[in-house]
Amino acid sequence: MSAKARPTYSAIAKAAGVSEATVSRVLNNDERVNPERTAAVMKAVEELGYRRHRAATALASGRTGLIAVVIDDDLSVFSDPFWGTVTSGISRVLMENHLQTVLMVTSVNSVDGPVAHYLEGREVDGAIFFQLHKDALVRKLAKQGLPIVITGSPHTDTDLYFVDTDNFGGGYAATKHLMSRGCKKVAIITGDIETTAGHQRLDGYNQVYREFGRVPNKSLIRQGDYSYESGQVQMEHLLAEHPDVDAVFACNDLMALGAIAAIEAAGKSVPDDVAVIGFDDSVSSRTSRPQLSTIRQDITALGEAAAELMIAQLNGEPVESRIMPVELVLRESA
Amino acid sequence: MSAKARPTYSAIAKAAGVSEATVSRVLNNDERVNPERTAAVMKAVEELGYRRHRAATALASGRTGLIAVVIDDDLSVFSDPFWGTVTSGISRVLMENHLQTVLMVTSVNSVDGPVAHYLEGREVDGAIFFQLHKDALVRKLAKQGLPIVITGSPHTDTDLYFVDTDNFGGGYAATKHLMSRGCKKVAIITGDIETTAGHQRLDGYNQVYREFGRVPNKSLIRQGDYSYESGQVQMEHLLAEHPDVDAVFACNDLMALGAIAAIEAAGKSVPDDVAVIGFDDSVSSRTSRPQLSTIRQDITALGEAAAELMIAQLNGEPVESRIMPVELVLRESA
DNA sequence: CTGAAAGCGCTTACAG
DNA sequence: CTGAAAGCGCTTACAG
Repeated sequence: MSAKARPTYSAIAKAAGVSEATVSRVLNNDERVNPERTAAVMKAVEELGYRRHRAATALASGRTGLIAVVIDDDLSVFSDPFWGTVTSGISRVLMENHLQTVLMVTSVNSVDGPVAHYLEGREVDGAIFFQLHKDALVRKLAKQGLPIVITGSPHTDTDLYFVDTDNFGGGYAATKHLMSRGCKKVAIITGDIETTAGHQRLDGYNQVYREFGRVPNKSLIRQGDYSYESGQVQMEHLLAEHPDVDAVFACNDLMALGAIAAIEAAGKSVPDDVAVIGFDDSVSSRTSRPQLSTIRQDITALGEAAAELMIAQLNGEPVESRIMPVELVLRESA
Repeated sequence: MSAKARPTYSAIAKAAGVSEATVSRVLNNDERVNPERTAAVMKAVEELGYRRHRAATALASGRTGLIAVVIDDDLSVFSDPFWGTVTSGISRVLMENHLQTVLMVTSVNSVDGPVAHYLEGREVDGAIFFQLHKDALVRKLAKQGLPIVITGSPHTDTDLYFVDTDNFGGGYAATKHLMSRGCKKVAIITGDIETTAGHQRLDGYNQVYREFGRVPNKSLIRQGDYSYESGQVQMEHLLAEHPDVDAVFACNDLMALGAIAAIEAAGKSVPDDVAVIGFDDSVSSRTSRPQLSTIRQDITALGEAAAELMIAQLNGEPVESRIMPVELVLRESA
């Protein structure tokens, strides 16, 4: 009940009859310490309810125990549960490894903004970035020796470590299913094909055509921007140009829902006249009518993998970028 | 280009011709320092590209510059964009005030778990909690003097500071609209009424009945659990018991969508036979057909307010809990 | 395997 | 208004 000051090494050293250096060694798992002394220290730690003072450790050792998760303002953080899910996966794994997650939601474009300063100031032991539009800052930091992991794929060929969803595989699986169920004219509504993810989903689509010995008509490939409205608009264009289009792979669920609205507005039915597949397995895909067939990714696992890559780097272990598998979820729309 | 060691007070003191104590005073905005010396220090700071070492500051001052945002695992973090949005609002305001956000996603139930230890260890300057099921831990921490803000309402009467959505006002506005448009038999599908938010929305509903000089039939009040399925099931019950029910206020959008599915499955139409209003203004509310009328809250503003309350506490300024306004958004379903 | 000692980079009474 | 000095609580060569 009494509010005594928290114990420091000094108190433990005294209680255990050893030096502070030995206390430090025990607490940092230095193997060389005599077992009996180790036991004595552990006992004192237990009895006194000792807790490490992170700032002191950080100052003396140079390690902060903090990992930054940097999220670009531009991402649709405000309506997309994706990043929250990834972040919770990251946070969980980091915590298990006694690391804390420092969240930075800002504009990451600047190589010289507050985020850059913060990260260059070594206030964290590493940084996990989310899908980037530009990677100048990341390269700069990596060059300075800051351990980095990217969630999503880097733009250019690079030796940066990353974890990403199998976007190609998702595009492939969706398109393959549509072709296999007998659709002859399969269109695609892409997302932002400037991003790696957007591009790779399109590549998967093209690959299926290739395997069927066909080449998709260019006007079957429409570019959207991941919004409901763009799905709707692009689908209207498709129906106008190709009255016989019988399937569409929309590169996210929101566009797929927009496409369905356009198809039904045109007096056609899903999936009988036009089959539709989305991407994300969002909540809406389950609540829409017809329920949406879609590509599911394990988003939590993506975050966990990102954290694992970071921890491996910190430990100097071998690190390898990872592509996380996706799964085709068939519901009513295809 | 050369990788010189980062400058410390020592270098600045030398360059500016003052003591390290003076450097510290200038950097901490101590007003007593002679203007010329202040200028000299600022110049040296600028030229040398000085950046504060947070761990050293933390060790010497006791302030870490870190604020924890603690999110209970139990919250449906994995599908609800709500908390991500709140968090980004918090993070933005904290950053502007040179504070960093430490994210902790864990089970918060235990008064003695890792989170408790971390927060008791004073590794952060304050903690912002999200809607809690139990608040024993929070009370304990507050008693120890840790600045605390709760996002959502505390369970019991208390002097804890909090920010919350006007849940009562939202329930009131939704129900009032339904009554005013002529509906005679307005039902409600509640969320978890163990939580303050769930309870307050129901209170708003009851208040409207009261103002109309009526008392709602108890069987018009059905308890859901915020899931699509529960909305569907409870609506089926309502339609069975009350074939003439002509409106329903569902306490979130997901349940509202479930209710609409049940209404249409019963061969009735929305809003002509049964009007429906949800709560959240989620993405689904715009993409559903009919589009959902709902209660919108400014979630980002909620997060910003939470951060502001925290900052006021840290600065020793007067603090007052806040209720954030909501807005009725009318679309097609009511 | 272990301890004494210096040091990490700041802050803050204290004395002037 | 300012400086010298002690101190925050750890870690880590160094010497033994």
